[in-house]
Amino acid sequence: MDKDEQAFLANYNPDQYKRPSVTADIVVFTLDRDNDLNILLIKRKGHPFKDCWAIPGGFLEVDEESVDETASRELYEETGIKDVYLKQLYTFSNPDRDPRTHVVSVAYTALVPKQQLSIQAGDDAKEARLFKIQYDIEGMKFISDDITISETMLAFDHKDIIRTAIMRIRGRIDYEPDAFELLRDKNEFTIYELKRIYESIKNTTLNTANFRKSFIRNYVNTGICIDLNKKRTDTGKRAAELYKYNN
Amino acid sequence: MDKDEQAFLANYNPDQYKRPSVTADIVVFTLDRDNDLNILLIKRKGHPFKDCWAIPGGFLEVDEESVDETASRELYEETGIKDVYLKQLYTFSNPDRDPRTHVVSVAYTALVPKQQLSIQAGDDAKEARLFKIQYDIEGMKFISDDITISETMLAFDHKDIIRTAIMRIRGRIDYEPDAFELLRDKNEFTIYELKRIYESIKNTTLNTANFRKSFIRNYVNTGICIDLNKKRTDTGKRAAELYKYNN
DNA sequence: ACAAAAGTGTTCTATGTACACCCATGT
DNA sequence: ACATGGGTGTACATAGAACACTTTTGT
Repeated sequence: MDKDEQAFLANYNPDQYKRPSVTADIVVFTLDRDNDLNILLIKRKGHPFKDCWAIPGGFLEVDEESVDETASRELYEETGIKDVYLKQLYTFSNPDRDPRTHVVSVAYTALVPKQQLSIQAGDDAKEARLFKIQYDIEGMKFISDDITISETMLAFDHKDIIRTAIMRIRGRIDYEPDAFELLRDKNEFTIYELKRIYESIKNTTLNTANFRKSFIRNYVNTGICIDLNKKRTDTGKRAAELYKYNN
Repeated sequence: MDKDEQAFLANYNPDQYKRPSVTADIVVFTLDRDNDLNILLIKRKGHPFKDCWAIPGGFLEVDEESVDETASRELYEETGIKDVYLKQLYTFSNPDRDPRTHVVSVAYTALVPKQQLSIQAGDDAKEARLFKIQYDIEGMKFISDDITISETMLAFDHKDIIRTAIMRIRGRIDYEPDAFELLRDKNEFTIYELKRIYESIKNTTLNTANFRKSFIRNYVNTGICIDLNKKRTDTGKRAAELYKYNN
């Protein structure tokens, strides 16, 4: 670096231009006992959209972290979830998406097995809870035992973020190994446990024989998954062969 | 909105938290006369990385525009290119990717037919120029008539952005209609013009019979492309059937 | 006559889908 | 015995890759 550039940097005043805020917002997907696709929403403790439901997220700590790091940190702070599979989804940046100021939101998708989810409301959340996702032609609805939330009730533009996330995960499931991230245990699972995950995400039922065949072809024969030559015997049904997802 | 929230917003001070700068940076791809994949680079007029080559881009105008709009605006201001197919690529946000301050960069990919490219250096660029992309195991090189740029010579983390863009366009080409955006004229093209685009992006040669078959199946039979029942006769070779990309 | 671009046909294999059927286990 | 989850085999249509061959045009 030459002297000229050093001088420039020493004199650089970042406040000469207005700057936006930047947040990471996370769409957390999991499957419930019925193997239905669920999403994690939090009830906002503070303004704006106080008491509204929203996806977890928060502000980038400038000079300290990348937005990827913001995503894992905020997810942990707001919900107690850590060590999860986070993927950048899309960046939302309409000037009026947040009433406070111009907030650029980098959205992430997280896939978490239910067992790994010990949800607890954190700093900025009154409550964190899982909702079944119901999507009909009219729009999305988010359903838990005693609350049903329509997409228009969500804070900010979070309905757009969630819709983008659902479309993305559906589009990716057939050619990316996302499904494995939703398994109870990636290192010991049966073909039918995996099949149920595909079915929930694609919202259809799949043929067992065909699913099995393509799993063997695409994952076992390629070494991506390994046959453990062990069976799951505790299910009360016929013992099922166990496989391991190999990184 | 209730009174409480109105009061909150009236008192909201966005400067209570440090904020990052946000830029849009654009990887512009086109094909040259040899049908090789080219990228547009600009020579930076100002600090930092003065006189280094970089991809075009610039700062978000806070409260005025989305980052998508920043991308089209900056592309026009720096290179004179407008009305192009811009797709959000990925958001880069390492705190130290810019020596001035924490700059979050939302990267975009643009696919532009060469004919539509009347490149001229603009405000922040000394020069704007197309480079052939050469990628071997060692890394990428960018080659024009009298300059060869190695990836390490690029400003900021632009080599990462470009590498991500190349991987993305290659991954997408087989199942997204990106290739059409590089045609001289989407409303009048021959199968072999389209084939050449696929070949450049995938960096291989394709079989004519097979390409034709899958084009007919996937695009003509589905109505995505329409057979114009007209021929291109001015090529000096056997006249070729013309097709139109339908939306 | 030949090269180059445009277009056709045939063959083999891999993949996707449908479906019929067998095995193991708890109630 | 039978329902349920786990597992196998057969059959057909479609998609992809390989390759041989014809037609049109300018030089």
